Amino acid sequence: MPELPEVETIARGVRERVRGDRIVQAWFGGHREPFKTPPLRQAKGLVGRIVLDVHRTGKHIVCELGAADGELPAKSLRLNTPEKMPHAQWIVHLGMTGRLLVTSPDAPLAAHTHVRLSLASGRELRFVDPRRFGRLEFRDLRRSPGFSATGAEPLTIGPEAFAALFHSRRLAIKAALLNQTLLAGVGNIYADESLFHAGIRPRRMAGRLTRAELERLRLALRQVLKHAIRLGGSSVSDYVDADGVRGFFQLEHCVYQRSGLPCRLCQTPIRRIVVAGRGTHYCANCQQ
DNA sequence: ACAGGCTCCTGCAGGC
DNA sequence: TGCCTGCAGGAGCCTG
Repeated sequence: MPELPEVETIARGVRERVRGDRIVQAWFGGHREPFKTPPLRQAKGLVGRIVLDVHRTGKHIVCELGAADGELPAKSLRLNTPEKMPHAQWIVHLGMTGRLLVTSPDAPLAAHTHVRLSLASGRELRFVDPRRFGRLEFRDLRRSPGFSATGAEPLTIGPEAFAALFHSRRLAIKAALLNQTLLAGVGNIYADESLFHAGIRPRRMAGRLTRAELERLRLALRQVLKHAIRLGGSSVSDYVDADGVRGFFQLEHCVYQRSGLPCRLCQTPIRRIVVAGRGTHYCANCQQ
């Protein structure tokens, strides 16, 4: 499932391939899901716009779009700047099984392809999502504010702010890590992996963790996420990057989906429990 | 404020 | 071999 490192990898790949390109045609499949904005409104909003940038916020991929043809007031044309100003955003959340691919137009169409955007370069940007847990949203920045995740960025948050997130919270630390309004981008894999590297049991009450433990967790989380980004993410289920290439971080997982296998540090069999409704993996010896 | 349950959806694994 | 069942899970919602 795509979490922060996977979404970051995809956003980088898509940016590399479509930045500066123009959307000339949009096709949306018939399903009502997985659209947050009605498909027709998205298609109408997207066509004619230039992709100025693509970046990640939490688990969301944000495409910054320039003005569409004929949308510019004559005055701003003379200033020669409006093309550089984002006028709209296309926000993609991949859910569990979503994929955003840059392909040639004649590449075989994957099952469950919900969106095809034809680009002026001849390429296509495709959104594929078998389980349809993904969400697509179009924002006209003249009418609504730009997208921002509710939670903090785990890669840049400092010690004070990180500790404050969990202060006096009476829920399992694992559940708190998954809460996107606290931290944006952490999902099941990296919650389990960072708790392992910090030596903290997933069921520990968030508000009862010591300052030292929280700092270990912050650093472990940051290290795990950065390492996973370097390796192109974790390919569990059917995750691939914008070119359809798998990541390699799944080979470095210490606990996630390793229940029954020996801990890489102490050989104790990894345990699997359920916390906040999610499969949770930990080493009973290394995590106290 | 938080837990727990349910919903969405499909692919896959296990049982028989 | 093939069918059936159950499970996985991000996020949003509802109820307790």
